[in-house]
Amino acid sequence: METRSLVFKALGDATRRDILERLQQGDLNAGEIAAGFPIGKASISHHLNLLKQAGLVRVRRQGQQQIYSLHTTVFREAMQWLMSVFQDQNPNPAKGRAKSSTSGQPG
Amino acid sequence: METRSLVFKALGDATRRDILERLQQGDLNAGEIAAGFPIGKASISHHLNLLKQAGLVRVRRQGQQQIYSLHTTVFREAMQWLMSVFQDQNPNPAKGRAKSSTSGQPG
DNA sequence: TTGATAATTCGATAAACTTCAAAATAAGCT
DNA sequence: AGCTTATTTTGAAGTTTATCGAATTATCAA
Repeated sequence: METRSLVFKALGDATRRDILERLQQGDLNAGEIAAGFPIGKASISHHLNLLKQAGLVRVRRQGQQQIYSLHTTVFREAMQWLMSVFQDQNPNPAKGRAKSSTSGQPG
Repeated sequence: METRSLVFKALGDATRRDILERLQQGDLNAGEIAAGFPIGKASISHHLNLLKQAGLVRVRRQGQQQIYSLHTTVFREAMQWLMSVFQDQNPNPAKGRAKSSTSGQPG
């Protein structure tokens, strides 16, 4: 699947977002991450794999442990897409008009 | 489900992202949206419903037509969460360090 | 009311997702 | 080699998702 779908899908799960938030505080190994959740290690490993596939985290081995850290490249790409789609959109637009309005803002 | 999960899940599908991109060009009714995709109207209606539930689009009726437009409120919220998680993350970090270092940044 | 058009909802199906327990892999220790 | 710890992979169950065609709802025009 395309990276962009993988990224947003990964972000669509509360457990995975929690994992990212914890990694924001500092790198953690798989066991430390799993310890913070009520679900099993196997499930966490699965979530970590999805985050990795999406490019949102990186892993490096340190002895017996896999150390996870945030990675920002695809995140930036996703942000840019969001900006491009929602740019120039007025959060409180005039109602009752359809199609593109030719009248601009009062200036 | 929480809004944030709904938003990212909604964005995790390529068809729905395409719909948002088209709406960026200007408001469209359901038929116009469906006409641009190889899948059926029922499926598009389903996708539009998810986008609506997520708060990414709004609908208004105009005669027999339902007119969809982008809505930015939850989008901004999602952006802020992304920023908060990925802030201060170096896209090209030093390697080989684990755990949270007790030594802070110089300053 | 009847007929036409626009869009959604319903019922079904196949694929994908989340989770678990158990088995397998990897690294370190003796 | 054997034993322990850390993590992933596998196989299965239950849930959610994407899609379709058919039926339904809503609006407009006579």
